[in-house]
Amino acid sequence: MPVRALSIGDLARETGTKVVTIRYYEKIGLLPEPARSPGNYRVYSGKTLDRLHFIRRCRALGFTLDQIRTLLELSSDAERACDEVDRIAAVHLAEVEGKIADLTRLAQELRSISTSCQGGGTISNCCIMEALSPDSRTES
Amino acid sequence: MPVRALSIGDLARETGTKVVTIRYYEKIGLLPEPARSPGNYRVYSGKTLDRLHFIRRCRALGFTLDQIRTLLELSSDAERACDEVDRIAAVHLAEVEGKIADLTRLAQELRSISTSCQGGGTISNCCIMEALSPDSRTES
DNA sequence: CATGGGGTCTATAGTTACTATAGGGTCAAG
DNA sequence: CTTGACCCTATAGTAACTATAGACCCCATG
Repeated sequence: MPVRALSIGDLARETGTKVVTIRYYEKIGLLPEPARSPGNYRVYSGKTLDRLHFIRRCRALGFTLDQIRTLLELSSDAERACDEVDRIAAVHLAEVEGKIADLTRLAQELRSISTSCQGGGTISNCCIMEALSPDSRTES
Repeated sequence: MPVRALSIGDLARETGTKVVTIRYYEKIGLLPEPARSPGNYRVYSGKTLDRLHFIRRCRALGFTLDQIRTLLELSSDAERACDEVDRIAAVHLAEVEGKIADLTRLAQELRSISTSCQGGGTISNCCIMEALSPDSRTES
């Protein structure tokens, strides 16, 4: 069975990635330089499609391109222990949980600021502006 | 009472901002160009200190520099209705809540991926790698 | 055969909010 | 008079793209 020949547009459509992004991934070495058609168009195989699918899935889960690069390197060595994969996932999960905690605190504070100001005033007596101005000393 | 003369380092210390960041804020027009000392050092007043305090507090709450720019413009007009301040804060809160929801979903998925893979294996049978590969068709 | 539209090519610059670096000047203390 | 802390400008780098310009390729229709 012949290998499917895919254009960059095909890859883009099938993975929901923009064409420019695919070229960007190539430039930074996440995707291999593909073969070219007579007219100098990029021609991809199903393998590259899979690789791109993997990258996009990881991105959707919030992994950085650097983490993905490492995961891809690891994935090429089937015999290697998967400790490091575990570790990368765990570190990432911890980061995500940290961000959630930060944002939750922040939303709390924003809510308390917002609800204190119920409409209709002017800037000079706006509770939000006041809340945003950190204890400005009233003397000059 | 004479206006306090502050160096850029003073501002940095009092607001927990890096010196380079203060210069950056000046370059993009968030802070005014200050007076200069005979030796060409920046000399600030307490007013600029307050302004920087405001900026940093907003940044800590996750407002973008563009939002902060708008808030600062609004704040100079004491008579203006504070509707737009309300709106900016509300939009920002909604964004933060959206991010929390996204990250929460993401953490959920990462946790379910991680716990499925309990140590010891190799890449070839690593559940995490499997979970990250989006339904790769098993035929080539 | 010409032309029009859609896809593709390269290369460069812009985005956000900074951070880092190089290479130098200023100032007060010892 | 030299040392060290502070300050100056200007440029480039960071993450992960996005946007733009100006050109080429390919296919179908008139």
